[in-house]
Amino acid sequence: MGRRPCCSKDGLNRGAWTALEDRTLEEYIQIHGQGSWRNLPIEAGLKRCGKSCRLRWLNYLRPDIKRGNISEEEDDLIIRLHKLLGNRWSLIAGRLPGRTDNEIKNYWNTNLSKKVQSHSTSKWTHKQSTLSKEKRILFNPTPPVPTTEYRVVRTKATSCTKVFFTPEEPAAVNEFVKEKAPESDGLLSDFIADLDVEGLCLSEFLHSDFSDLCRFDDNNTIRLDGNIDNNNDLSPPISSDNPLLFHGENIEQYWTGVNCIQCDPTSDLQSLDTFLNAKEDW
DNA sequence: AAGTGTCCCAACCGCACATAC
DNA sequence: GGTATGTGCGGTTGGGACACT
Repeated sequence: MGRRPCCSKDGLNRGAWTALEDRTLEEYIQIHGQGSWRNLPIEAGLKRCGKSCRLRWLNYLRPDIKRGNISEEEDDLIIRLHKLLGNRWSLIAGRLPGRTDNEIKNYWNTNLSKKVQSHSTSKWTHKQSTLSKEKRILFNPTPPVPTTEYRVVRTKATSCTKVFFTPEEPAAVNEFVKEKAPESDGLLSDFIADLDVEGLCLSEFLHSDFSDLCRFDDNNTIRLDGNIDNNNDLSPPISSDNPLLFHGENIEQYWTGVNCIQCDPTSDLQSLDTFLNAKEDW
């Protein structure tokens, strides 16, 4: 049985929104609030798909949308965050108040990707050479050169939060969570969010797909023993005979230590960390 | 001025996840 | 547990605006 389309396309307006449609949607949401997007166009009297209404509201009509050109600071931040998070536009947009994921995505595709591309090759070579083998394995940014057999990177944040922790949630990790993010009350999802905001080093984990690499063994130790297939001269590879082990303090070191955030003293990650820590409302 | 090419961005599309039943 | 539904996400597209010839 196939999935029912989100709405019937028959008789619906498509393309650019008119001022009247905007006003209708705006007034409806002001009165009834957002949500129930499927029913919204019917109840509001709009000949639009619910998804279309949602998109129009989130990307254009929302009152907290910031208009105008993207500043140099924002520009710089987008580049740095993209380096950390990849194409997770909603996450990046979350760091830029008033900017939407669509706007940032467009801005990246039209401006920044070209800008970054021209600098990527030389930086990549330099950075790889300054990292230890373990860090290169763990915090391996996407290489600019495509490989023939490339690991699938899950782009959705919701997927990634499920990748790292096993359902068992070993006690060592629970303790770590409670200690590092007491306000999260030990909830892993909150902790992920906190770490993502505060430290950014977890983003390096989010950049990789650990779903089939990582597991906890009987001693609450995280084992990385999958075959990491890449072309970055990482020999010998991690294997079941030669696993990379993290236990208790090791995890903390990798997540919060200087080596994680500032793997290269001259790295721009350092300045990003400083910049982010200076913002109280992240 | 007219034709053509390029850029930019709003909107669309399909997929994945969360939740309800 | 399986299915349907609602929502959110990233990738892609279409068309208007602008630049160039």
